[in-house]
Amino acid sequence: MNEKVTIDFETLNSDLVDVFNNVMWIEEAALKQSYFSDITLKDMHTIDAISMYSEKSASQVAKIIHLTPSAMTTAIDKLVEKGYIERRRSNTDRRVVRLGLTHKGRVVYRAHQGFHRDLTHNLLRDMQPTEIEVVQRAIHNLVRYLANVIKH
Amino acid sequence: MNEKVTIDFETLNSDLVDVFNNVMWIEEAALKQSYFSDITLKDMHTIDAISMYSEKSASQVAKIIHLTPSAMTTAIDKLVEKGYIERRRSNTDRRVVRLGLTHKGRVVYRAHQGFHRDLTHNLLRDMQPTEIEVVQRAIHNLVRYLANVIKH
DNA sequence: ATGGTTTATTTCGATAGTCAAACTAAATAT
DNA sequence: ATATTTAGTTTGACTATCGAAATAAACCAT
Repeated sequence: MNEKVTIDFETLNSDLVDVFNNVMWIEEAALKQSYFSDITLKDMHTIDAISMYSEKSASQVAKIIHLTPSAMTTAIDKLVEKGYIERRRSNTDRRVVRLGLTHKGRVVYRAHQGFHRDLTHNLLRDMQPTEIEVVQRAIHNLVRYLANVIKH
Repeated sequence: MNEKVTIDFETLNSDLVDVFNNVMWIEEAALKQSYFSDITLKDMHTIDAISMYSEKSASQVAKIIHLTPSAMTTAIDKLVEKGYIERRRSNTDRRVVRLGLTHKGRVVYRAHQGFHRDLTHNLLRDMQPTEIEVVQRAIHNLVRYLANVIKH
């Protein structure tokens, strides 16, 4: 005898809306309560885009987080002043600014990664290996769909 | 013989991060290209919080979208001026402002719901009923986890 | 009923984030 | 050499947000 399977699109939809509407805010609030209360979630995303070992240029980072170059400049100024990131002029092309995380920057970066890992762990709570595979497939569907939306 | 099931936590995690980082921005960009280019995503969330049949007060809406009362007032001003929402003073308590969507407001509200429905449909692309049930469970895990984080 | 307190919203002043346009400096092409 | 392109910065205007003070209505205890 089969278990009854309830498919409730509306519930799932509203759960999903709920997650999207709340994640950002929770992330922001968590940050404010933490040891790193001097940066906003947007700052965090800048740090995240620079990431650990990359040495990306200012304009590359700007593109990733969808900021204009001018806004990027002031965002960098602020994070440099607070000691999270470093500006290094490239040796090979002295127009470009290479960005790197300071020690402090690497610490928040890892903390933030921890937050996301918690999210993933909780998404998978009480799931069997085969079920985990299903969830992975679903999320990856979403990634591809969004990637598709981006290129018109 | 079993299919090999690959469990790759890191891939799922980075997919999830990808989704969170991009959804908001895509939503914002979609709005800007649409017929309703005169409102931002935050405005959209205000409209969403007011929603169809509720008649919520200004402070209730402020709480939902995590805005201070003063910021709420100016947000409402703007949306009233643009013709998306209406201010109605309550009859039973003349201090409270009841908010409602205008016709135009209801139109964007439905369009926005459509966006979220597309997201949900794409999350579930090519899923069997039993698999859909798994995805529902996973997302609901996340909702509960986030709800839990909110209350400390 | 009246005075004091609480509640809901608004107004005001200050601050921060954003963009577009103009600008500087460096690299590349003609 | 000179012009063009590219990377980043500066500037000025605009918008969103907050906190504090103001307003106004409702509630409550006498």
